[in-house]
Amino acid sequence: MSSCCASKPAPAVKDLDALTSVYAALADPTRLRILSLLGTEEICVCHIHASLDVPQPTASRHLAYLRKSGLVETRREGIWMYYRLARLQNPVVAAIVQAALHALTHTTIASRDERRLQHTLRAS
Amino acid sequence: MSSCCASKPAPAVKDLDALTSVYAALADPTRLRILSLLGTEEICVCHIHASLDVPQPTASRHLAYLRKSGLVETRREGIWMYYRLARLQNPVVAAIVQAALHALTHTTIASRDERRLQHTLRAS
DNA sequence: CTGACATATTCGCCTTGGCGAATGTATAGA
DNA sequence: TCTATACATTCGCCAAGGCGAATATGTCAG
Repeated sequence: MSSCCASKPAPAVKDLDALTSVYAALADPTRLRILSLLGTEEICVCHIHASLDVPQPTASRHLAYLRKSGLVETRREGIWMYYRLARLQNPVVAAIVQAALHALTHTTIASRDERRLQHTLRAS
Repeated sequence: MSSCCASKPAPAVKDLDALTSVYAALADPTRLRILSLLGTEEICVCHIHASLDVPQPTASRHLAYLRKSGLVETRREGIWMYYRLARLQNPVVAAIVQAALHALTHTTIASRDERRLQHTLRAS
């Protein structure tokens, strides 16, 4: 894996609870699909809920959860709210998210979502 | 990360739900601590609940959860039930667990658990 | 200000799963 | 068989969190 232990002081996850919350955030299929989409690029809510084919409030709720858990960040642009993966300061947590994104590339649902997203983007 | 995509046919996680259950299994502090202990070696229940300082039924319940989720396997030896990390056939899931184990080495609680385990093992 | 569109939040309802306490089961030794 | 030890399960209680439906907020254009 990554060689983050060589000379750095202590990337330390302060708390076990910090780790636990990350995994709780990843323990939902809708959130995993969202993260998979965001792995590629910044996206606004409407494209997310269209690509996943879930109701808008559902997408919004899960995005809020991911935001509170620190895994995504937002940027407002007029009417639209853009979500992107957070740049994680902690390399240990970053590795966990990377492993998740990698795993998601092996699922058929995530591929389908990505295809629908590209279709939507081209149509706009 | 690992180069599992080069020439292999399709390590594919059949379902998004399979991934989700793995993360659900990891989304509990007690289970993370158990996995961390098991990362080193096969251990029996009594040593686990002693090292973690949790009630025996609690350890047993979480071990059952981990077992149902496929992350650990067991071996009976007389009175004792030994738990160990499962040898995961799916490299993608294995990478997820590896990332978790790596993250756990950066927590103070896991270190303390490991120290208590070694102390217990020496005392026997 | 009003309407239209994008996003967020709230409200019941329901399921999962955590915990402590008690109890059940299995194995081995006397 | 009786007992001790190791482990597993059940029960009642409670909090987190998922969902759909409805509603609120925010932003802009006219």
